[in-house]
Amino acid sequence: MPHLAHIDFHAPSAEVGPLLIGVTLLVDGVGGRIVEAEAYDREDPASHSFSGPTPRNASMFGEPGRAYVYRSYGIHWCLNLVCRESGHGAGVLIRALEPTHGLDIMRARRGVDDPRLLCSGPGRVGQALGIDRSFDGMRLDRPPFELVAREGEPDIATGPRIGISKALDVPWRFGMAGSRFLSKPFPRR
DNA sequence: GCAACGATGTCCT
DNA sequence: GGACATCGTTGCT
Repeated sequence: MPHLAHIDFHAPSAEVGPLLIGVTLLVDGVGGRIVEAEAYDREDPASHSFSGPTPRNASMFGEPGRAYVYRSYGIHWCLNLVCRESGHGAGVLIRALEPTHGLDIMRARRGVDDPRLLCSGPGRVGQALGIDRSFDGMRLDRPPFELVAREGEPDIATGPRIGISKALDVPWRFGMAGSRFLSKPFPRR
C-alpha cells in the first residue's frame, strides 16, 4: 500500500527539490507524480523572496511544510512548497506532474485530452489541480493536500531554472530523467 | 518547428 | 512605466 511521504521541509529548498521528484502530489485526490521542480531561496536573485516580504509572498516567509501560491503573469496560479524555517523565504516550485489520479477531472479543468498537456508546466499544474489563492498558506500534510512516498530512487536530472532572468547559472531545476511529462527537456549534460 | 505576441496581477523604479 | 518563476494562438524566417 502507498504511504505518506515524510519530507523534511526544514531542509534547504535545493535539498528538498530532488527529494520531491517521484513523490505523488494530490489535491482532493487529483494529481500525479512530481517529475519537475525548482528551488528558490532568500539569497537568490531569481526568487520572489529576494527583496523581502510583501503581501503576495507572505506564505513563503511563513512556516515550512505549507503552500505558497502566487499568480503568474496575471493569469496562472503556481504552487510552491515552503522550506527551511519560518521567516526564511525558501520554497520549491512544482513545475510538472506525470498525471496518475483524476485524469478526467484534470482534462475537464484544462480543456485538453493529451495527458502530456495536463500538468507539464507550473501554470498547467495549478489549473489541473484546481489551485487558486485560497490554497495559499495551507498545510501540505493534511487534506486537501496529500503527498505519497515514491517507491525507489528515481534518476534525477539537474539544470538551470526556466523562465528567469537572474542567477541563470544556478542548477536548481530538478527532474525525473527521461520523463515524457517535463515542461521542457533537460540540456544534454 | 519556432518566434512573436497578448492576456493581465503584483511588485518595483 | 516596466518586469515577471506562463501559456495558448498565430503566422511564417
